[in-house]
Amino acid sequence: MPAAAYDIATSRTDAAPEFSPRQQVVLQHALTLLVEGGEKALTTAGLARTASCSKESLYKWFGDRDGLLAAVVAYQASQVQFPSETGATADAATFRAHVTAFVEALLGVLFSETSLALNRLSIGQSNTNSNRLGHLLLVRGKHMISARARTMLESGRRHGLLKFDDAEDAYQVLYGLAIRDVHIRLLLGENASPAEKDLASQAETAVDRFYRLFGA
Amino acid sequence: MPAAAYDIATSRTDAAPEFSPRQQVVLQHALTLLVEGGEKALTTAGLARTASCSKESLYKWFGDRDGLLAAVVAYQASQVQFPSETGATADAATFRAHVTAFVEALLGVLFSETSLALNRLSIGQSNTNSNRLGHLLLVRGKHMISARARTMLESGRRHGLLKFDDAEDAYQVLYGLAIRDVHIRLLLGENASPAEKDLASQAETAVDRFYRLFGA
DNA sequence: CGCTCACCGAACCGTACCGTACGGTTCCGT
DNA sequence: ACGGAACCGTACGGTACGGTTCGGTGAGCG
Repeated sequence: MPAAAYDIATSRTDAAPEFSPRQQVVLQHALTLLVEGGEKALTTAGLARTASCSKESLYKWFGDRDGLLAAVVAYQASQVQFPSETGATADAATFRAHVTAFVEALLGVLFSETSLALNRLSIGQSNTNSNRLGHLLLVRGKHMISARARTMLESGRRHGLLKFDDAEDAYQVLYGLAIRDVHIRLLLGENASPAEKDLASQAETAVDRFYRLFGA
Repeated sequence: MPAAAYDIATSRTDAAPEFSPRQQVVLQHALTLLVEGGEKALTTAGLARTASCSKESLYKWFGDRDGLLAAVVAYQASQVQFPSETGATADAATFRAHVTAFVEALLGVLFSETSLALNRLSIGQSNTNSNRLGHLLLVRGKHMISARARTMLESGRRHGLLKFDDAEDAYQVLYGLAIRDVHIRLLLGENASPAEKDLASQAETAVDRFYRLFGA
């Protein structure tokens, strides 16, 4: 019973390194396998072969296969970074531009192949083993983004640029206007249309509609 | 090479029976297993035991395991029915009520455990075997609903109740306003909040916002 | 030099499950 | 009553994969 198994309970979201460089290389290989062929393609033997490491090391580092999957999710979540929002509420125009940039970044993340692969993985396992992966993805991914967005929107409200009662509700509307059903369609394997690949204009129109609903 | 394997290419969407009563019972059992324990819980031996049939019959009817999964998706898709829309544009109020009812029905379907289980199944398999299930779910499920919604919205536009350029675009906004990120969160295993379970009021506010964007 | 430690590569085991085969049974048409 | 078709229950082969164990190797260090 190795103690190195990746555990949600003892992992802090602000832990910086969390994985050694060697382990990060292996996790990157795992991510590549996952993006290419889905969960079935990520076998311990296959990963050991691809990453030129031994299965023994995999089990030493991650405990078991579930620990490996959780580590992949945590690793990728730690890689995602959103632009800073310093001085974003200088005036109405820059704030709106900042909101648009946030939405575009959100679209870029959610529609990326790596994010889609990890979402597929977590969803596929969401009703098997007490739902570790889905929970991990939500806590380390969606909830972080949601919190970030709420503070941004509330900042806009404080400066009299937006008007709403519940920041969470407003964020969800912004999310819905931007994502629509594209996310689920991509998850199901459909290819994005050319218009849907133009993230900038997609974000633009979403923010435009958002302001028509929540603009002050 | 049995000829009874379920095949997408030869299946028509308007085929009424498509499965014998006995097969439908078996498929219902398969659906129950899927809802309870995910894809892992749906084994041929387990289904044969649960449904009191022989594995030989399963393979005779559905060809192989993939054919069985495809049949489950097709079966459930055929079960979903939306309310009729006869005389829905009599006046502004009834049309709006009809749109609200449509949204509520949409929420009811998408948030049901069976729909979630099938979406999880299709998504989990979306990058393995040429993506049969995801494609099937999209064609038999989402695209049908989308077409239905578009005709409804265009009917409203013809009667001067709505204003938009692209019906597909308008429908996607309506979808986004209603679903937001609840669907993906449920797929990931999070439980719906009490407010999110109140489908009627959720539909109400979504339609309200939709009218503020596209109302004539 | 010799010790330790981390690691690699490979062989191995147990298990789970798909797909098939076969004997026995029920049901239906003639 | 009879024959065949459909079906049930079960047992079995083949395979893929998770997890374990073991011998070998090279780097760092006293």
